[in-house]
Amino acid sequence: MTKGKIQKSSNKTSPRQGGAQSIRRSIAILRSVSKHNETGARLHQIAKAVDLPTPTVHRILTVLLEEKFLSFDIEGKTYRLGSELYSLGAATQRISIRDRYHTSLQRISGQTGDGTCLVIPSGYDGLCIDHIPGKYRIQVLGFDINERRPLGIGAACLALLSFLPEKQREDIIAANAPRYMTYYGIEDKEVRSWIKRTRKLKYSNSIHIVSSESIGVGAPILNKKGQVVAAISMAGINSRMTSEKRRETARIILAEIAAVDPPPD
Amino acid sequence: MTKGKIQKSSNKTSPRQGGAQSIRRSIAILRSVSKHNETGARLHQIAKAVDLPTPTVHRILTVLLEEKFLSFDIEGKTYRLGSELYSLGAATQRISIRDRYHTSLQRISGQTGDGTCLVIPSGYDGLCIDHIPGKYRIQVLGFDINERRPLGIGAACLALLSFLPEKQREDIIAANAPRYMTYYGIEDKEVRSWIKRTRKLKYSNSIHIVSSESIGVGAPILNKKGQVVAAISMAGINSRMTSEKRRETARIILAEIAAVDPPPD
DNA sequence: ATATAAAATTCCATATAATGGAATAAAATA
DNA sequence: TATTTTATTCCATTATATGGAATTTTATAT
Repeated sequence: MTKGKIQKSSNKTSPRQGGAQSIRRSIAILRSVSKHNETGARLHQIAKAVDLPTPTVHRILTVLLEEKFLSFDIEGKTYRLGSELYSLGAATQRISIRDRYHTSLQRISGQTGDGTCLVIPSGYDGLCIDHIPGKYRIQVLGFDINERRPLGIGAACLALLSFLPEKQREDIIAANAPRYMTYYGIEDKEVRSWIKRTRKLKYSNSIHIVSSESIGVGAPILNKKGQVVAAISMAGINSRMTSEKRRETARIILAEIAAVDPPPD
Repeated sequence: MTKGKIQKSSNKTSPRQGGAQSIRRSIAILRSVSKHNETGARLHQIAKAVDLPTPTVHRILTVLLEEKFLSFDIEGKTYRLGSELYSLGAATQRISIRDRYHTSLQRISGQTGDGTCLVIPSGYDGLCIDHIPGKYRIQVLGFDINERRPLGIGAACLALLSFLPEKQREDIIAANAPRYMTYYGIEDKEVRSWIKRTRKLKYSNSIHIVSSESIGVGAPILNKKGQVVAAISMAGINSRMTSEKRRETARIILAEIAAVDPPPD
């Protein structure tokens, strides 16, 4: 008996994946690997990060490896992002974000004298994809090409986070809260108040957050649909970055962004 | 009751996917989309290309869209590669192939006076990821950034193909044979003979293949493990490209490649 | 406008692909 | 050499992905 004629339309805990569990998992794994791409990620590490049993992760890693979405270092037994991702990444946009704004960065750097960088969202992080050093003798360094920083921290990452849709923003803040605290001693409450300010001004200020001696200014790049796809920021040492200079810098960055035909998506 | 105690260890036709069918399918779909990224690919088109039923493809596309591995143009109902692929692609190598060889390309172009390009393998194609125009008044154009060409056709794509492992090479030739014939009127036999020559010389010559007025020279870039990861080529008009000039160009390209610390993978 | 065809999307019963616990093997460490 | 940790293989079980059929939307012909 108990034939169970009534179909359980929703089962206890499974969150309804829509017939794509393994794909979602693969993507989570790729994102996890990308966070440790410099050192390379180990099976165990990845499994813990994505919260899945080791054999499952192992199987998925094997496929991604075969398809060159990952590469494997046999000595260290570590996984990194693979060449096929590079190929596909290179083919994404007819003109990539980087190409599109490279000369803008150069001009901003030329006008302000300080270092400028171009940052895109990548998971819960901002990823720096281009950087022009400033010409002053004393420079703020730190956010160089291929580096990552939690969304919300620093002028560019704050600009990115601020203009994401609210739901996504909250997800990211929740996920990053521990990092805010551990690495920067900042409560998520504070990040939310910065966001509010940033949205009002249309550009971000990052004051003594990443480093106590530097101040940054950043602005978002929106695509044709109005979604944030990147951000440009400039950072200088305190003494140079008066509030007047900050406003002026923001003006320059915003003007440069406005001058470029926005990316389609 | 015919409980079927004997397990069918191998079933009739299924080609043993190792628990990753949907992942493989997703990747095939991404590759297919990348081939039509400029115009965008439609559901039907993709389904035909990867030889799967439309609903299945539709479901996978939906996930890839949600995960930003694809973007969707609502007017044209077309799919393109998405921002997350760009992010992951940008994070692949500490220094990307493009950054690593950009100045080499500039130097080669400076020394030879002709246009140079950097090409990576992408599926059955070579994908141009960087290009420096030459300085002569008359230039060979054609292979520009983001363009694709079948592996085997043109100096760079021939260099790439020639130094792949034999099995992979044969797979690619088999897959590309129809395109060789249709678009260039070339038999796969010919391609194989070029490969032989290229492997012997350590660089490729592409004579009157892509265009009857131009000649190209290319050389492979091998990573630390000795695998081809990219190729550099230079193309000039016939009158300039004497056999002497070709040898000299090859020398320059090979020297430039040798001067750069090879990519790890 | 209206009919017709083609492509996109939703639905859902079913089978099979993906799962992950357990066992085993291989490294790392004591 | 023993012990722990991490990686890999195995395979019975079931939840997941599948794809045929139905429906809706969009394009094209009349």
